Amino acid sequence: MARILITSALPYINGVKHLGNLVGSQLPSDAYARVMRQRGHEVLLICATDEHGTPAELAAAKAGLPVAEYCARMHEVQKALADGFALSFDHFGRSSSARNHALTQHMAGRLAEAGLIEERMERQVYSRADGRFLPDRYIEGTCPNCGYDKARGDQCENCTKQLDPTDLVNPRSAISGSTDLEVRETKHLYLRQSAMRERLRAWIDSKTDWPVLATSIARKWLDDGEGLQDRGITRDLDWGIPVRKGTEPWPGMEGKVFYVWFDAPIEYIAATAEWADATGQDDSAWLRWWREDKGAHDVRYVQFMAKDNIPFHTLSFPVTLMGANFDGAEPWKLVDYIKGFNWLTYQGGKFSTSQGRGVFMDQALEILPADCWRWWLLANAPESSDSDFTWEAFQNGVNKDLADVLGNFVSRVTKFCRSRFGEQVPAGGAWGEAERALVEELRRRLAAYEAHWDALEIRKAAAELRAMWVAGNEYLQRAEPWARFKTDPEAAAAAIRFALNLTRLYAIVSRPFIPQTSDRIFAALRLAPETERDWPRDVEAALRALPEGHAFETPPTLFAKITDEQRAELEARFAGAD
RNA sequence: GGGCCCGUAGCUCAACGGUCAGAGCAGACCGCUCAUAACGGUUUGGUUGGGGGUUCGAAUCCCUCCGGGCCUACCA
Repeated sequence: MARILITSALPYINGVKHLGNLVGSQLPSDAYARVMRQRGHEVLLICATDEHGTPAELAAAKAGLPVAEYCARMHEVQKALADGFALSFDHFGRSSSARNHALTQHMAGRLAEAGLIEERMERQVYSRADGRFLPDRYIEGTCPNCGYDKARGDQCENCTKQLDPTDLVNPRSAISGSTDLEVRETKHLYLRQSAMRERLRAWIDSKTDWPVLATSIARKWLDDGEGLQDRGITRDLDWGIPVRKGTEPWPGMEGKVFYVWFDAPIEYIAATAEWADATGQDDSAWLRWWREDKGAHDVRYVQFMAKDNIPFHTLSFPVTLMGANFDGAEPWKLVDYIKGFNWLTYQGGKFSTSQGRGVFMDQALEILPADCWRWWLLANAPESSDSDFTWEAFQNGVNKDLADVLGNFVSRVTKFCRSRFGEQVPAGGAWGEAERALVEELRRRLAAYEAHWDALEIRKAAAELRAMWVAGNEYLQRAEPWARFKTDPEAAAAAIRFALNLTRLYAIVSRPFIPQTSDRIFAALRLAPETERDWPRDVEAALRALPEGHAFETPPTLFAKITDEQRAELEARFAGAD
C-alpha cells in the first residue's frame, strides 16, 4: 500500500468553470484518486477555490457584493458543482481560509530569513477614479506600433507587440474607462527565484519521467533571456492575505497583500490543514502528508493541472518550499509527478466565458447526467495535444460506449435472466471454455488497465476499459444463453450467472470513470458499493462472487441515447453570441 | 522575433529505429435475436504533410519547406 497525495489545480473563484477547465485538472484528479483508493492505497485528494486577485475583486464589484461575500457564495456554487460531478475531494478548501493566511505568512517569513526576499521600489499605474493600482493588462490605449485602439498594457492583441503600459497612447483604465491615471511609486517584495536557478534545474533534470509538456516549459523559463527572473509576490490590493513576516508585521508593507500566485499553491497545504480541522484531527494529521520529517517521507505527490499552470508549479512553488527549508528545519514535500493537460477546445475554437461559447459545468449537469460527461471528457482528455469537443463526437461516444456497449450489456443480461430464471442469480451448470477464455482475457486487460492508470495514461485506460465492456458482449454472443436455454438450461444458467458477475465486475472497474452508474449497478445487484468496490485481485474469484440465488432488480435504462434532434438543439443553443 | 509541441486511414488517436503501420468511430457485407434496431463476425480504406539526408533498415533520427497549436513570465 502506498500513500498518494493528489492535488488538483485550484479553480479560480470568478465564475462557473467550463468543461475545458474541468477536464484539465479536477476531473482527472478525481478519477485517479478513485482508482488508487479502490486499489487499496491511502489517498488524499485536495482541491480548493483560488479566491484572491484583481479579477475576483472586479467580479464582486460587478455582482454588487462585498468581495468576501462574493467569494463565499461562489465557493458554495463551485463546491455544489464539484459534488454534482461526483468529484471525490477529501477536502475542497478556500485559499482565503485562516489556515492559508497563517501558512502563507509563515512561508514568507521563512523565505525572508533565508534571504530569498528582496524589497524593490517600482513604478506602477494608479487609477484615481478606480481608487486602485492597475495591473498592466487592465490598462487600455492606442498601440504605438500599429494604432490599434484597444491595445492592452502588457501586449497589443492586434499586432502582438509586447508593451509597457507607459507605451500606450491615450491610456485609460480598462475597468472604468477613466483617463485619470498616474504613475506612482510603490514597494513590493520579490521572490529571488534567480538565486535558486541551478537547484531548480537539477531538480527538473531529475524528473526524467515527467511529460515533456512539463519539463520543456520549466526549462524554457529557466533559460529564457537572462534566465529565471525574480517574481513579485505582493500586490496593492485590499482583498488577499496581508503581508506579514510570519506572525510579525512587515515594516513598509502595510496595506499590501500577497500575490495570488504566491498564496494559491500554499493553499494545497493549508487546505490539507483545513481538512484536518474539519475532520477533528490535530496538526499531525496534515503534517504527515506534507512534511518529510513528520511522516511524509513515503508519500507520492501527484499534481494535476492544465499547461498554463506549469511554470508556477515547476518553479515558483518549488522555490517557496525549498527556500522555506533553507536551514533544513522544514522539509516540505515537493511534487513527485506532474500530470499536465493541454486545452479542450469547443467545436474547433476556444471556450469563451465572455462570449458564452461552450458548455459550462452547471449547464452540462442540466443537460445530461455527470457520468456521460465524465466518460467522454476523460476518454478524450487533451493529454498529448489539444482535443476538440464537438456535439457530434460527444453524441457518438456517449451513445456507442455507454448506451450500446455497457448499458445494453447490463440490460440484456438482467432482462434475459428475469424472463427465464427470475430476478435472482441462477443456479446450476458449470463454466466451460468460453468462461475460462474470458477470465484469461480480462486478467490481461485488467493488468493493462492498471498499468495505464499507473502511468497516468487516461485515454488509454478508457480504451482498455471499453475493451473489457466489449469482451462481455463477445462472450454472450459466443455463449448464446438464449439458444442454450432451449437445449441445456443448466448451461444457460451458468452463462447468465457468469454474465451477472461480469456486470458486478464492470461496476467496480468502471467506477473511476462513471461512479454514479457504478452505484446504480450495485444497487440493482443489491450490493453495497462500500463493501464491493475493492479492486479485484483475482479475476476468477471476482467472477464467482455473486452466490447462486442472490436476488437482484433489473435496472432501468442506464444511459439514454442522445438523439439527433437533441444534438442539433444543443449545438444551436451553445453556439455562442458570435 | 524567440522557444516548444504537433501534422499517421473520412474522423479521433496508437505505434517513438526492426515482423505485411494498428485500434475505435464512420462505411460495406454477413450472422444473431437475449437486449436501449442494441450485439457479434468479416471487410473497404494510408507512397505515415512535401522534399532531401543518415542507416542494412525510418512514421520513428538529422536538415529543409509547408500547415496547425501553445508559451513568451505583475490575468489567473
